[in-house]
Amino acid sequence: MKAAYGEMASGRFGQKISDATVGRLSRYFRTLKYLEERGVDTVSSEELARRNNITSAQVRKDLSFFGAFGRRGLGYNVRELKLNISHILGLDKEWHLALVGVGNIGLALLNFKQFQEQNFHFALLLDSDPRKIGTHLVGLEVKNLENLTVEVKKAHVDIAVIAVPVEAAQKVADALVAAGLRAILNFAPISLFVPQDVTVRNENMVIDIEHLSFSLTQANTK
Amino acid sequence: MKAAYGEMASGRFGQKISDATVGRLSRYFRTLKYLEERGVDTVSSEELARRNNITSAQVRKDLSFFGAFGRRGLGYNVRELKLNISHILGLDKEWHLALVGVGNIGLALLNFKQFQEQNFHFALLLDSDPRKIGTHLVGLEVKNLENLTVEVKKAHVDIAVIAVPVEAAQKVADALVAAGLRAILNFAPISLFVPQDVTVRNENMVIDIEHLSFSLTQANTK
DNA sequence: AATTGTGAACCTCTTCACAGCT
DNA sequence: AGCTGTGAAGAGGTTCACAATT
Repeated sequence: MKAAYGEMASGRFGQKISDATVGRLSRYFRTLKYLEERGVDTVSSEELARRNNITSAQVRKDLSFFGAFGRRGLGYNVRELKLNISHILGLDKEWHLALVGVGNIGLALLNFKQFQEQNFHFALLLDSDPRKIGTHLVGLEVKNLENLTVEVKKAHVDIAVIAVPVEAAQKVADALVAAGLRAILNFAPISLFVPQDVTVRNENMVIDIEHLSFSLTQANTK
Repeated sequence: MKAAYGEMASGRFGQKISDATVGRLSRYFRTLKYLEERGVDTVSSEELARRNNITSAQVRKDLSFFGAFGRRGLGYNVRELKLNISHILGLDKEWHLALVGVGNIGLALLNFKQFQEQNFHFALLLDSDPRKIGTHLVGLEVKNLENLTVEVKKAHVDIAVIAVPVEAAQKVADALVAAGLRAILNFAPISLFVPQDVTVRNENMVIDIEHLSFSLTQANTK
C-alpha cells in the first residue's frame, strides 16, 4: 500500500490510477507471459478475467486508463498487450536495487529468482554490522550503511529494499530519501513517513497471517 | 487479498468486515503493543491515527464494528484495547502452521522471528524433493508431500503456507483444502482457486516491486 | 473540555449494459 | 456475431460532523 500522504500516478487522461489497478496489471502481465509461452496469440477480456478471478469489465476498465489495446469482436493480441503492459509498468527497463539489511529476509531476497527474471537486480548491499561489512554475497561486497548516500549514487540505485529491524527502519528511510531515492519496498512492520513524491510499498507477512487467524476465528464465532 | 469467490467475515451486527479494516486492526495492535511496552496506559483515536497515517474517524469506525472499547472524553485504555483486538484477530490462541515447500523462501520463513513472537508456530514441514525429505530443520523433520493429508492431521495444522514453485501451487492448494484446511498464505505468484469458505492471502513481492517501477515510470512521464 | 461512537455525506472502485467496431 | 471501450449505476469504503458521554 501507499504510505504517508502519497500521491497516485496518473493515466492517459490524467486520471488517478488506483493501487488495485496497478496490482491487476501485474497479474495480467504474468497471465500474458504464460499464454505467450504456450503459443496463444489472442485472448479475450473474459479469459484474462477468468484466470484472475475477476470480472471482464474490470479487465477492460483497467486497460482503458492507458489506451485501447484490443480489437472489437476479436480480443487482444497476447504479445502486443504484454508489451504494452510491460511498458506501462516500466518492466522494459532494468532496475537497480539496494538491499539495506543483510539478514534473514535480505538473504532470501538476494536469492529470489523472480526479481532477477523481471529485470530487478541488486546492485548494492548495505549493513551496519561490522562482521558483515566487507563480506561478499552473490558477487557483491556488503558496504557500510554509514556510507549510504555515496554508495547509492555509485551503484545508480533506483529502488531500495528495507530489511532492517523495525527500530532502524525510519532512520534508513530518511537516509534513502535524502539520498534522492523515490521508491521503497519496506519489510519492516511499521508505517514509514516519507514525502509525497516517494512511493512506499509495505511487505508485511505478519499482517497477512493475522488476517488468516481472524478469518478462522470469525468462522468459528458464527 | 482474498482469492476466488471469497466470503468476508462479519462483525458484531453481522456486517461484512473489509480486508482493509482487518489489516488496520493488525496495525493498531502493533501500535498498542509498542505503547504498552513504554508504559503508556491511555491513547486517543487521534494518536492511533497519527501513528498509522490515517484519520481518527477511520480508527473509531474500524473499532465500532466490534464494540465500544473507549471512554468518551478520555480515549482508550491501551492494555484493554490491545486485549480486545488480540481477541478479535485470534491472537490469543496458538496457531499451528504447515510449511509446504522448503526452498529459499520457506527457509527464510522458518527463521522469521515475528511469526513465533505472535504465536504462529511451524508444526509441519512438507516437500517433494527426496533429498530434503527426512532432513531436520528448526527441530522438525521434513515430511513427504505425498503424505500431506495424514501429516496435516497429525500436526493439528490450522494454517498452511504455500512456498512451492508456481506450477505446483494449485495442486498443493487442492490437497490442503481436501485435508480440511481453511486458511492459506500463498507465496506462489498465481491466483489460487479455492472454495468460498477457504481464505487465501497472497504474498506477492513481484507485484509490489512492479508497483514501484510503475510509480517511477509514471513520475518521469509527467 | 475532551473524545468517543455513528448516521449521513462523500468519494472511490466495481459492475452493468450497450453503443461502436471488426 | 462477437468482443471491446466506456458512461452510468451500484456497491463499498472513508470522512464529516455532531450528539452522547465522561
